[in-house]
Amino acid sequence: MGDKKQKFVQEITSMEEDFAKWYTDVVKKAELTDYSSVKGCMIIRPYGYAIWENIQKDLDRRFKETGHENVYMPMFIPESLLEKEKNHVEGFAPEVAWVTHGGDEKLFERLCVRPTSEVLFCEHYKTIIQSYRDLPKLYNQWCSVVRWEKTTRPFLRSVEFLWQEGHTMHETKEDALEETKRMLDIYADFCKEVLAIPVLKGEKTTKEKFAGAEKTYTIEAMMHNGVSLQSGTSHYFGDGFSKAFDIKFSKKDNSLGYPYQTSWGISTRLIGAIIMSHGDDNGLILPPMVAPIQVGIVPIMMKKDIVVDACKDIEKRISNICRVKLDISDNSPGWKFSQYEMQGVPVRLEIGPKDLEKNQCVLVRRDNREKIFVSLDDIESKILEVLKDIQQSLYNKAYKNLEDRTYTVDSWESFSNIVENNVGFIKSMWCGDIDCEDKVKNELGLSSRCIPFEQENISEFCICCGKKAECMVVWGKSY
RNA sequence: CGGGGCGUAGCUCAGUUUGGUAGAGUGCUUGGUUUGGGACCAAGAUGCCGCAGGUUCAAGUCCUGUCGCCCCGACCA
Repeated sequence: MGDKKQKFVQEITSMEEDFAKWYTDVVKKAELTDYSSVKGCMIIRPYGYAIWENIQKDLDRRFKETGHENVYMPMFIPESLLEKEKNHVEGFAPEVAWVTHGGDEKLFERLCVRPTSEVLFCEHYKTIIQSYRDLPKLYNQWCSVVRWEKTTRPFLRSVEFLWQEGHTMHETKEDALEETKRMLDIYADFCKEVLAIPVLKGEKTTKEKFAGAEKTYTIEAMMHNGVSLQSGTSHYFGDGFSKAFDIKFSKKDNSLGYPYQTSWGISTRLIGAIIMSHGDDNGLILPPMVAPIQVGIVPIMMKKDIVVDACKDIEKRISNICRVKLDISDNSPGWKFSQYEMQGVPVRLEIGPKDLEKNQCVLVRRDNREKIFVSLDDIESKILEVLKDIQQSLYNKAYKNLEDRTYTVDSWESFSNIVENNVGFIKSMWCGDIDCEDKVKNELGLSSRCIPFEQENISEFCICCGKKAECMVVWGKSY
């Protein structure tokens, strides 16, 4: 290579130039998804699905550790059932898909493809909850749901998407509220520990809350470009659905009561969050905890048996401690470097004849491209150490981005100045009035992300109308 | 659902202004040489020019419609 310039991955639009294009380029080049013949529906390819499986595995464990059981509900909801709770149906009706025919026959009642399953769970809970002894009911299901979105993007918004929805019923309001927060905490911990994504926890405003819910709690993550992404929600329903569905149970004192309900969910959107939190201009960067391949081994001079044998030996040794892939395909080493880089494989091992002479290999980190020589004797411990370090530094970097892009404003003027030049989380005081929320949306193009649990007293007055403030709210540009 | 852009080989695209035999790069197949940042040589295969109408002797190219994708808004996990 006479060229001094190293040729890294090409064909990915730089983030700086066009973040949206960068995102779709990465999704495509990393082989996470493909488009299908159905508008707005994506094919999740093996590498993308493997990330989802890792997310599922870890979260499912956390759900089970907190007493939840998995179930499966039908994917169809009769129209009459969907209509039982007024606010709920109003929220979802515009974006549901309808089944009108079975074979050639027109259905007596049309069925909607579930956009979410509250009503299905309620219908079932009505038959299985009679006594306080039947509570709590802590159910979860992994499934896909359909929402007829007008514009779609892989992982961030598709017509059909994979998710998990927890639906629980409790004896008291306090129990249900506790559950709602418990699950939000589980989501936040999961994002931090596994996805290396820091999140802001808070409550949605009335305008932004889930259709039919009394309270919606949310975790908001910040993407590399400062845009915020609602990454998980946990809803408290009170007894609204219970009453609408006439779910009653006998209390200890023999009086009748309505159980209190929650639901909570995360989706494949989290994969979008990973991409936009950690990725760079060379593609995906995966936190080791969710990476389908944690270590990729690239042999140099594959014709030499000694190299391939040594690689196989190392693959076998480290397969006990990490997810490893030895690539003995015909592609050139440079090609493999680029490929693994685009796909965000956290650690790459290069092993060639020169290394073997010295009983070493080259270990390359994806996150900072640092190359280190590692003795083959220490390979296991070094890999574990580096994987752990990458996980931590990705979190640190994302946390720094969140901090750097968080602003505090105490006047409309400073608010619009910040918005003009920056994208991020903007904290301000707010009176709680939806008119002010609308004004921020219309004039500055920002929506309220949440009312953070951790409140600060920036000033006494609403940023918008100047009346007495009720709380601190965080504004942002959303995906 | 509004505004803008784009549909031609697996992929990225030229060709459309001015209608006249379907192109390039890359990838793919075979053989050989290679291998420490997307290697090289040689020989191959690959197209209902998104789809449907229309104009014309003749349409990738002109006209009408339609579907899809991308971007920006409005709406949502």
